[in-house]
Amino acid sequence: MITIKDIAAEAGVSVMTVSNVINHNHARVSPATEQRIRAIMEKHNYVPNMAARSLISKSSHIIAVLLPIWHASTASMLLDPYTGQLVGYLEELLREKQFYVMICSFERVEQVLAIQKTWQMDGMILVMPHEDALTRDLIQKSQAPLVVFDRHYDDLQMLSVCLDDRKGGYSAAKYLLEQGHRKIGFAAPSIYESSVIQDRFQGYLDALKEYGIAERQDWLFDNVVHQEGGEAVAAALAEMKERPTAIVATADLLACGIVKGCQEKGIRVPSELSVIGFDDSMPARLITPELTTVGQDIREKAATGVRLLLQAIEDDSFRHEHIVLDVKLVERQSVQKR
Amino acid sequence: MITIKDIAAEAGVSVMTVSNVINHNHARVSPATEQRIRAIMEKHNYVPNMAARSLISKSSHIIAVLLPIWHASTASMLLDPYTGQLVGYLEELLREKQFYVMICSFERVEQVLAIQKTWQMDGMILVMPHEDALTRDLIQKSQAPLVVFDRHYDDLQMLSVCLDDRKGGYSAAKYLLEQGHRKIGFAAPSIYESSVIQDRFQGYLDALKEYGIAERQDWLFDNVVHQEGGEAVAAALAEMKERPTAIVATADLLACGIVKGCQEKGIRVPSELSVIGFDDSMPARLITPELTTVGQDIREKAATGVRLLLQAIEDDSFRHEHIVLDVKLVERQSVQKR
DNA sequence: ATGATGAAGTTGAACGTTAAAGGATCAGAA
DNA sequence: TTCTGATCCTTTAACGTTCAACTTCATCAT
Repeated sequence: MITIKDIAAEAGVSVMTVSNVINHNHARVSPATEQRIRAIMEKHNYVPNMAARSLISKSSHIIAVLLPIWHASTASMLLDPYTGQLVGYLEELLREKQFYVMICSFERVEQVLAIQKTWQMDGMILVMPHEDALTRDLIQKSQAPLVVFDRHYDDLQMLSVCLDDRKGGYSAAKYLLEQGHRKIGFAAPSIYESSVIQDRFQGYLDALKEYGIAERQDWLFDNVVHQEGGEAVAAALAEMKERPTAIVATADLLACGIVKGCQEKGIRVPSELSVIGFDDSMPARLITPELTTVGQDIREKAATGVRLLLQAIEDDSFRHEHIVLDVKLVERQSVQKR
Repeated sequence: MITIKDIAAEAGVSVMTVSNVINHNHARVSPATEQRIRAIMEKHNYVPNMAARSLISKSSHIIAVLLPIWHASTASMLLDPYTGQLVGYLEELLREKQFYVMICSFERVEQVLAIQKTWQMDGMILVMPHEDALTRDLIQKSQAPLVVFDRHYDDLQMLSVCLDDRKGGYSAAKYLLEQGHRKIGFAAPSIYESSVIQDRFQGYLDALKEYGIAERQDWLFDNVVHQEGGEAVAAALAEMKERPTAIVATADLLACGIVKGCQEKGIRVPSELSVIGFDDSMPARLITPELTTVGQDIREKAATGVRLLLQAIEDDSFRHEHIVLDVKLVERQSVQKR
């Protein structure tokens, strides 16, 4: 293995001078020397040893992307198209900034803290948080800067990137109302646990209220996740005496499951049931009819998260910022006028 | 920050004794001392510093998951459901074995080699390889053990986990033939570049030959990727005077694109066109009709790859193994008898 | 001539861990 | 008694890099 010492020896300078070249301390080394050293480094394909670097600098340039293990589903969250896409963008953007990305699935906060400490992580990003208690605990105990996607707690100092979920829920329901629907259901993984879902639900209620429509408990589908959850919703709908004419689902995959389940049960979409999803991720354009959905710009979301994280890494006092990104209804074919 | 020194001081032993406890050198430390030290480590939530460890041991316990950047598509390969699922499983399995997973998108081999060297990676895993030249180069130049998924070169020493692709192509076509189809097309990203696709194509040809059917060039769709590629195929089909009655696609997403495109162009699936996909990944069950596809067990694939990699890390002489996993046709609704 | 300033380097210690070899203690055999 | 071997622990040096402090030498104003 070729080290900074070898480079220094060949260039006839001290290791410190080489180190200064590596770290772009232009003030400390003359252009001529720098040229010479760079040439030698290139010749030997020299790259600095990150272990030695992080040992002394106490920072590894590693960012952990934290993937909570959802007990509802057996597979990794990376299977989820939204998550996969988000993580892909994060990696891409962080690499540009010379950071390395470690993916870490976890169940307990202590695991995360141990990994953070053992690697001296520069920062962490939490995607797809599930349990509030766990997430809050993590936010409070994390030593390194932590950016949380899709969740925010007013009473905590935290860096978060969310959507305007209330508006999202509102515009979904409002759109259906404008299309003449008056019987509108709502399907979500856990209405009363996550603030994101609560906000979307609240937005949905806002719209109903605006039209003077009362909430119908039997058209609220709680604890439904992924495609299977959607299919379960469809099965329940098929059994109902009085069905809603439209339904808002808080995730595309869930919405697709509803569409799929309905098609199997002989409920026609959109003529008998209109469906709106959330995210505008890959599945939305995959099915027929294409899914009308509350869209978000995942790349912008990733970029915003990275921006917050890098700022927090640079500036110790930057530990509190709540970014709300806009959503936009994407009209496709899963909704029909009434 | 609490270090091994602090633990040693509190326990009244030398750092080496603590190190031996950490590394389970039971022979070198008495049970009583070990107990005492463990208790102190626990109390302080001590975790060893990986930078210091890998600096001296020349191994970081990091595995790189390499994600080539496909120029055909703008987004990260993690968006692809098969890739996301595979990477999710890999992370899960490697974590169990106390390895850390770094994801690295890359365009050039040198980038990979630099990252490998700078972190002293213990091993690497290449998923979704695209260009043969690049992949071959990587295999030959990699210093650390490298496991390659879905690609194999007979003339190279390499660790690979593939499917029985020829059988896959064969069973897809054979199944269609058995259902009475005689006009069968084939769609793939690049028939003549990747060995995987070549094998699937060969299997397809084998089946045709068995039935004495000649290959029809105009029913071969090359350079079609993802959903958009499939839609392009459908568009081309719509323009044809004489259409095939069935088509084999080398990826689910591609197949779904064909189904979707056909539905838009008014070609009914499966009655006018039967479609078979590959992988049995998430999209297959998402669309209506559900996709008949050549299925693989992604979890088993991940586990096999991890097994090879760990064996290669343990045993320097283990650098050549080609595992072929079986495939199984999953009958769903996108194929109809003729 | 003197001293101040700054540019371009050097030196030595430190980061937290492990490998290799060495030392103390003691039981049991010669 | 002395030697042997085992058990348990310690010492020293190293891994590759950076930080802080120091040196050297040339320039330039006084």
